[in-house]
Amino acid sequence: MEVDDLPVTAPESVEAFLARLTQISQGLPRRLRQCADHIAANVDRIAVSTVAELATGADVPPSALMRFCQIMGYSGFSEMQKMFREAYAPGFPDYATRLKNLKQAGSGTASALLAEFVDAGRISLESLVKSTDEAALTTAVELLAQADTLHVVGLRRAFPIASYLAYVFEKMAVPAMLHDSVGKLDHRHALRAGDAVLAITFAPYSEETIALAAEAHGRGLSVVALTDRLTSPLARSADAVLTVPEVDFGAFRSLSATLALALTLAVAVGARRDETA
Amino acid sequence: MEVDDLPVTAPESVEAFLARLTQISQGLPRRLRQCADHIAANVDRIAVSTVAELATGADVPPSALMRFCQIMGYSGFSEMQKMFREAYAPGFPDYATRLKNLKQAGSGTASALLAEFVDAGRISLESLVKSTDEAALTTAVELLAQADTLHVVGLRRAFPIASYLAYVFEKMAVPAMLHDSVGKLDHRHALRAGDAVLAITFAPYSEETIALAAEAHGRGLSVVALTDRLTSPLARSADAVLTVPEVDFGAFRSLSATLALALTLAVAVGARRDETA
DNA sequence: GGCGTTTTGGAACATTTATTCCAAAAATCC
DNA sequence: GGATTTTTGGAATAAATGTTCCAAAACGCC
Repeated sequence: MEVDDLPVTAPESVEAFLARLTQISQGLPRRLRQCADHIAANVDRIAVSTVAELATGADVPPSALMRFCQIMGYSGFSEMQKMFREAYAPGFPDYATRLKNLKQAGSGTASALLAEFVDAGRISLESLVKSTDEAALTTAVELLAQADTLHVVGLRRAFPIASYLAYVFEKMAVPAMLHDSVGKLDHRHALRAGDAVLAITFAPYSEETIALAAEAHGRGLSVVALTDRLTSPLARSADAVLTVPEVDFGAFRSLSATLALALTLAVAVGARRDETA
Repeated sequence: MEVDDLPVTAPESVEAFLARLTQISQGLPRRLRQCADHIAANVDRIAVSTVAELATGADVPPSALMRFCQIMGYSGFSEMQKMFREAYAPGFPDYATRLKNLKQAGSGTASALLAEFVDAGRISLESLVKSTDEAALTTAVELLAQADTLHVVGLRRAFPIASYLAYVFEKMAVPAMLHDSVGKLDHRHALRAGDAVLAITFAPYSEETIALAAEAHGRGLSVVALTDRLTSPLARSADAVLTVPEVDFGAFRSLSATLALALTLAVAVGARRDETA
């Protein structure tokens, strides 16, 4: 069989790959057919396998598999694998590019800026949907629903979230207290047995929030953390950690995803409390 | 840092991995912390990345990443990657599929709620771009950029927006004052000639906000309104009216679009002030 | 500010993995 | 059944990737 039977361009998507696979699969000699079959049955493992592994699985020598890749239109296995690795790529973590876009837009009109922020928000929301830890979310709802008074704490950039949560809890008649640092007052003595803390902070993490969470944790209260990464210092003292993959531009974080998650939490807690009341 | 701080057994599941990650992540030196953060934020890419790629992403040399793997309890990167490759479930489905799955999780569950809020947010963002009055936005930026001190007022559900604006203005060194009603104090005497008011309110409109806007307007200050409809009572005393078509889900609005518009306004004003300074 | 300790970067090295090539085997055709 | 073409396997080679190690820098502690 000639490698260049057709004017070949390498498939650039999983769909195109599959299409070409079915197109060529009849009329293939024995060993190559074995490759095709095994690959077809294990498309989702291509990204994480080596030539040797796939070849063994297909019960052919590595060289046969190489030939197969070439027949598919790629220069070799590496090129083919690259396509699969990129195809499963998550939507956004192209941090650098986005930042550049925003900077360029910053010098433009307000409308251009708006478009950027809207886009950042949309991407954050999509990525939130893809990455939410459902188990952690359920645990968090459960913990907060069982508690007496909820203590919501979040300062600086997290304060808008905290204040919205306080507002929503109030609307739903869930006893909640918003901890701010007005007058540098410290409200930690307000924590009582049976209460729970909902702490929100993002890098650079604010001391006060972490301290309050730690205090509560030390005293045996439930602590739910809403933060940006699992490695956040908040994770230390939390019984449930919810992370939000927000696209972050220094001070200019869109907060869309964070708000959506916070709101979900609040409403779910409210509903859960009604059920069990 | 010693590699064998603890009697280490290499995590054999993604959960165990994440648990250990949070356990060790504080008290890590700078480079290793960078590794931890980047890894935590890209867990789903470990299976399909090389040491070099991950190291570049974390902005550390490859050797630092190797050390990180060892601290996590593995003999090296290969062993760690092996675990992820075995656990590899072919990437999350795309956004649309995942969203559908979440919704089907059953109404009432937190996941289903999340899907709804995300959806509401996305729709709001989309319609924001379509419906924004560019002229009004430009005027608003102009007015706020020329003013001395900015007075940001927004209560109840608008308060999160107002507080975030105050935060962003502060970060950009734009003189701004957040009007809350702590202690029922009224700050209207803080308004001085040359200042401008940025008032935010949604139905049901809050008296205080409208009153402050009216007062400012009466005294000849510029007033920018961020509200839900052109017929809002705020419109009467405003020199520029920005409206946000936010979609509600249940009784609560996601605020995504409102935040995006607010952020745009703030950043545009900050940039404009720098230019003309 | 010197001294021991920890952390870091990168070059050298080792290992794994991909790829090529060609002679042997099988298939096809006359 | 022999000549010609296609297919195959594996050994040899090339490329890439992972890993170690050590000197230099940074840090923390008297």
